[in-house]
Amino acid sequence: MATSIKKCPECGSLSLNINREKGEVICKDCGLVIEEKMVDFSQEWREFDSDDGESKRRTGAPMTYTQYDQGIGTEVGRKADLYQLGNKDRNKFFRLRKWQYRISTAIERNLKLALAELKRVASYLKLPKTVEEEAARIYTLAVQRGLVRGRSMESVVAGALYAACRRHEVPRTLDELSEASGIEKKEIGRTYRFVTRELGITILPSNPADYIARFASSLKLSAETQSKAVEILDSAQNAELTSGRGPTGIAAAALYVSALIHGEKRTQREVADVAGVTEVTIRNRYKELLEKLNLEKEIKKTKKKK
DNA sequence: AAGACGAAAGTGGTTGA
DNA sequence: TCAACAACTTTCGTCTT
Repeated sequence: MATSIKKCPECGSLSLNINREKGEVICKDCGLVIEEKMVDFSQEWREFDSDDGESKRRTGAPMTYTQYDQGIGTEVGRKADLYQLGNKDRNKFFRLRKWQYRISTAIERNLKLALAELKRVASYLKLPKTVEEEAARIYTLAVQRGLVRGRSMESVVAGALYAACRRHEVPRTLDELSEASGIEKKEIGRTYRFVTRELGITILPSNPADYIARFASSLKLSAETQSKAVEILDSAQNAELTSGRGPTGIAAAALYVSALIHGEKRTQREVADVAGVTEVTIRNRYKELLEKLNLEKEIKKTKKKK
C-alpha cells in the first residue's frame, strides 16, 4: 500500500492528510493531491438483495462485481458448500445456481465487455476501488433489469460510474466522465438519471466542498487558501446561497475569493477552467459572496499589506 | 495588452398546469 | 404534453490595471 509515500514531493512536508473515503492523500501544508487512488479498506456492509438475514453472512471468497461472474463462477452449488446448509437454504442454492446459469448465458458477454470498459474509465479517472465496485454493481443491476436496451453500453457504464461517484462523495464532474468515456455529457446525464430512477437509487445533492481539494490542487493553491475556501463555503451555505446553484460554480467562486484574500491571485479564467464553468458564473457567484458575506474587508486588508 | 465586469441572447433541464 | 422558468453559457463591448 501507500506506505512508500512519507513526505510531500512538492514541499517536503511530513504532514499528510489521508482521506480514505475519497481515496486521496493530501499534503496539509501545500494542498497538493499526492495520491488520488489508494487502496480502500472500508467494507461494504449494505444488503443488495431482498432476502436479508442469510445473505448478510460473509463467508467464502469475497464477492466482487467487477468481474463479470461476480467472482462466483462455477463455485455456486459445489457439494462442499451444500453440506453446511439446511433444506431451505439448499433449495435456495439450487435456485441461485439455476438463476445464475440463465443469467450468465444471456448476459455474460455484455457484462464482460461492459465491465472491461468500466475498469478502463475508472482507472483513467483514478477512482477508488469502492466506487468502481459500486458502479459495477449498479451496472449489473441495470443489465438484469433490461435497462441497457436501447442505450449504448458505454453510456450506461458512464452513468453508473457517475452515480457511484456521487454516492461515495467522490465528485467527478460530468465533463470529466465525458472526457474519460467519450460519451456526450448530456447522454451521460440522461442515462444517469434514468438508471438511478429505475433502480430507486437515492443520491444526495453533491456538496461543493467536495470539489475544493481537487480544484485547489490543480491550481497549486496553499492549504490555508483551501481551508479558507471551505470556510467561505460554510457561511455561504448558511446564507442560503448554495441551493439550486451548480456546486462546481460555487466551489470555484469560493476558491477564487479565498485566493484573493490570501494574496494568491488566480485569474477567473484559470479557476473557471479547472472547475469546468465559465468566468461569468464565477463572477455571479463571486458577486453574491461579496454581498452576503462581508468579505470586502478581508480582501482590502491583503491589498494594503502589499 | 490582459484581465475584470456586465449586458443580452441562447441552451438544456426542471416544474407545474 | 406544453409553456414558463431558473441556472448557466456564449458572445461581445467597456472599463481597469
